[in-house]
Amino acid sequence: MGKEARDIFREIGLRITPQRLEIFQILASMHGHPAAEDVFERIRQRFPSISLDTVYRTLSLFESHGLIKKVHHLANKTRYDTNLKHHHHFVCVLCKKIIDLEWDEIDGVPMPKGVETLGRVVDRYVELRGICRDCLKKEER
Amino acid sequence: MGKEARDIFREIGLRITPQRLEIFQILASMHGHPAAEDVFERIRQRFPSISLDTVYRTLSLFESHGLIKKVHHLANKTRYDTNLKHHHHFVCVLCKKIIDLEWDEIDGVPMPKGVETLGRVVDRYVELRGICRDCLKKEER
DNA sequence: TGTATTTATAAGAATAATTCTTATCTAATA
DNA sequence: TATTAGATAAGAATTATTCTTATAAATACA
Repeated sequence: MGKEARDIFREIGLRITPQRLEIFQILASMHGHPAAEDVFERIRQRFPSISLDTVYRTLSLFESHGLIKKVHHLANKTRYDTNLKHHHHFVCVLCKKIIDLEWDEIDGVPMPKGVETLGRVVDRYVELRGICRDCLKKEER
Repeated sequence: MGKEARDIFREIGLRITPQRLEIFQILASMHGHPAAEDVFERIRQRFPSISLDTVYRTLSLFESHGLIKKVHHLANKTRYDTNLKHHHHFVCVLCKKIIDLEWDEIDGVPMPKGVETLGRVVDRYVELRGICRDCLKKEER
């Protein structure tokens, strides 16, 4: 376990620090899509003097090396939609532009089996993520 | 136009103020899923002394009456995922719990026609939104 | 139509999430 | 083991959002 994390870090070329090893372990043991604060609460039990900033930095580091992923994509600010009809979105991962999308075919797909054991579904939302036309143009240089 | 907003406000029982009318107009004219700050930049051209707080309050008010919708759902903090396989999510709109979901049928649906005019799609993500088992239980009272 | 009551607004303080700055410390490695 | 590049802790700074309070404006209604 500790061994495994060490090897992963070494392969990627990351320095092996006790903080990083512990955060890695915590992430592996913690199901449920934690926020930085959740990880911080857990790790300070062992490293009482660790700073929240180290947790943030480490999570960013792990993310930039593909060890974890953010659940969202969009910058952390609320965006509003004036289109009240049911619809989906194309989101540009670079400029965060959001474009409305209608997609009947996907709305027609039956619910996955067993979903009722999770809870009551109220809405289905689909996001196509990619690079928008404008950003593609900018990348051509 | 101005007439329309007035009637909508009156029906809902909202006080009619110049700030609210203007924000409503701006939202109607502004495509592209603005953030509060974007609306603020626009409205202060006409109401230079308006406060950002008024914009936030008005957007919340409109949202609570179903005149606009937030593009996201989740509280505004970053959540991390340790599951690196392609998957989707069930998200509880009350407690913000996130549950992983595999859904091959939905992954098989062909892209909507004309999507290439929007940009290059890199990923497809589906979110089922609803009320989780735990929250359903809590609501039974 | 003027006046009382209720509610909204502006201004700026407060809060929450996240990032930055800097001085100190530590892991890699020569 | 000493050097050095990079990591950490502490706390300040930033950004998005909400709260507090005194003033002002909308609505109800006399």
